[in-house]
Amino acid sequence: MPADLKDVAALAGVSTATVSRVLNNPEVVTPSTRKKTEAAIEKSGYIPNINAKRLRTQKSRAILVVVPDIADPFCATVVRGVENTAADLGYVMLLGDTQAEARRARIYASMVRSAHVDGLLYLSIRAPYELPGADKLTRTESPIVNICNYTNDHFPTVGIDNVAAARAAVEYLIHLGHRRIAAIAGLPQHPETKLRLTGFRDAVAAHGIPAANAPVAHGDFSFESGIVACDMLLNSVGPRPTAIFCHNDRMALGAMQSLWRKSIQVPRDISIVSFDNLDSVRFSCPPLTTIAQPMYDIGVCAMTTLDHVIHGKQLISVQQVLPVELVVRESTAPPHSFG
Amino acid sequence: MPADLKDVAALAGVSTATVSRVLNNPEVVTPSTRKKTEAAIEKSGYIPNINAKRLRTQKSRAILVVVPDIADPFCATVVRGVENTAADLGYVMLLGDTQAEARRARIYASMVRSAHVDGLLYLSIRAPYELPGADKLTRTESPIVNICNYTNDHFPTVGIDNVAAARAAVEYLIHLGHRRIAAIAGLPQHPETKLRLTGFRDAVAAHGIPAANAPVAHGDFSFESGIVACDMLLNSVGPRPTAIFCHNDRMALGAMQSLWRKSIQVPRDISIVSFDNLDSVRFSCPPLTTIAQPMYDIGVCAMTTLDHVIHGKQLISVQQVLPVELVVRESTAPPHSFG
DNA sequence: CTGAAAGCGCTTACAG
DNA sequence: CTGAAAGCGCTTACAG
Repeated sequence: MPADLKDVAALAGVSTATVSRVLNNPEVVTPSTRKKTEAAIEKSGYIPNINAKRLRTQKSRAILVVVPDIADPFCATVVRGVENTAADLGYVMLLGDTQAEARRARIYASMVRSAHVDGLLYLSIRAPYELPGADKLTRTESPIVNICNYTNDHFPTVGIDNVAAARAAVEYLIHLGHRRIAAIAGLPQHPETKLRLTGFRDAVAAHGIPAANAPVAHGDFSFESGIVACDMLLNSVGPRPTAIFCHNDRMALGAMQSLWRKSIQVPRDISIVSFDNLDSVRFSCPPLTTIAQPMYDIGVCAMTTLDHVIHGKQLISVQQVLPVELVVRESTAPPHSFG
Repeated sequence: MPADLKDVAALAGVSTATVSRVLNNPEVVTPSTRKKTEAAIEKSGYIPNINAKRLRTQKSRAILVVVPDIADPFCATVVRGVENTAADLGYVMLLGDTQAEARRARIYASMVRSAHVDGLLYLSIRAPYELPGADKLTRTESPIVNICNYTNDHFPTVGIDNVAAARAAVEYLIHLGHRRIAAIAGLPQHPETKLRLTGFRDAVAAHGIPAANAPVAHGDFSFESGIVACDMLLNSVGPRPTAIFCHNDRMALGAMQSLWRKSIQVPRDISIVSFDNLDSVRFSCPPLTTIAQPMYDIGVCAMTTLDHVIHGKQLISVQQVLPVELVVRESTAPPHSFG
């Protein structure tokens, strides 16, 4: 049976109120009282009962982060940023993995209303775009921060500028000399797909490349779908593209494997530029050129924002846009006929 | 202000005790009372205050999993298994990422003693091998389950048989005809390294391969160290090995990139067999042959075991060994001179 | 089957 | 600066 406040108080010869003050507001108690109380705390091996504390203060000092799949490296890195920041801010982090099931997401959403957690971070990437039950949560009552997908203005969001990022990736290809650039896009209905496709088309149009020379194949963000989409692009009529812009790294890796099986060399025959900059992308042969999303920073920023919301601070902006970076590695080169 | 038990009781015209029973033990209350109480619960939008409940019952229904790095795919997949199982068993999962810092691990370890959580899962892979402060925790008092590293018999462990797994990987190479087999091992002091090296040497010795034909280079489990170790092996005197056994996938990927830069073909010139079966290993060119660790199942099993421990059930065995599988892909073939 | 009451372990006005 | 006391919102013997 661990010692409680009363035990410590008895041991120190003070009241429980004093012990509590020594623990939480040491500056208000006389040094001498403080000293003997601290000794008693130490001696008894006292550990506060967190549940009593929370019940009393009505604060949980816990936050919940809901992700579609913790085994996804993107999610995992964001979560790492959240966790590290949460720990620094004195929060404990609960993790809810929905496996993209709305039922599960709903369960987690309800936790924010049961004094279970002080706030919620919702990572909607490649998953249901809206937090189920969000309609029951009001922005002022429920501290919630959205990660990645800006869906409405109920809650603050932290993410990137997908249009500009995609445009930058494609413009890099164009500056290299490519004039036949295909895209392997994500699921058509997905917000990120639409945005990245807009950036792709903007860049292509701005440089006078006809739409016929900028074909698009859709995948579902998976490795396998990258293989299929790449094959499709290769088999279509007309001249082969000299470069492919992929909406995420997994599909890019799929495309590269497809090319490798056909002995089409990257970047000599086809250049590839991708999106995300997962850790594993340095490991491919050749290493991938890709748009680096600041995954860790997104987690940090989301947690910091949530802390602000929890404390009722005024937010400077509801949408926070973090910078991306084009990381040039070895999957891109000028087109062969030019090289 | 959300409704509390008292509000519901007033609304239903019953006592708070009855509302509590309807919530937790519906079968003990008369159907008619139950019905009107349920209506009141529904109408008021009542949500139980979890902290009060926990304080009262002295149970948190929460478990904590401590990992060295959530962004590591191995960790992330184990955590996914834990999370899914925890949710099914009615637990909420807290996640502690120690970033391999003992200080942080200590903080998390203390949580198990503060009624914060009902139990703790400690994943020690590639990190400090002992839970700091474990000496203060007794097996009977603190529900703790160790994942992967069997370090002592204070706490139950779930993991794999590293010796047998390594032996199987190397024997596969031998059966393919290889007689010069190198190893890229992990950090020398690491328990897993020692075990996998034992398996390697067992297999090699059992088939009469002289130690000189089975050189070992150590890395630190990272991609970069795999490159370095591979270069070292390639530069040593004597005939080049025809196959390499890597202690984990990341180092194998590093070795493969090193080979690719030198235009040494896998598996034609050198076969590679690895360990872990991370998701990304299907994406390499060629896809890697590797020992598949049941990462997800390890998480499931650990959580199930922890639940047993929490409920004071007798464990059948303190060490649970889960089966591994050799997944043959395209990085292995008979040695060239034989093929 | 149901209710009145105690109590889980804290924190924090309120007095002094 | 310190203590006595109330109360956070539940659950659960104990009576009836």
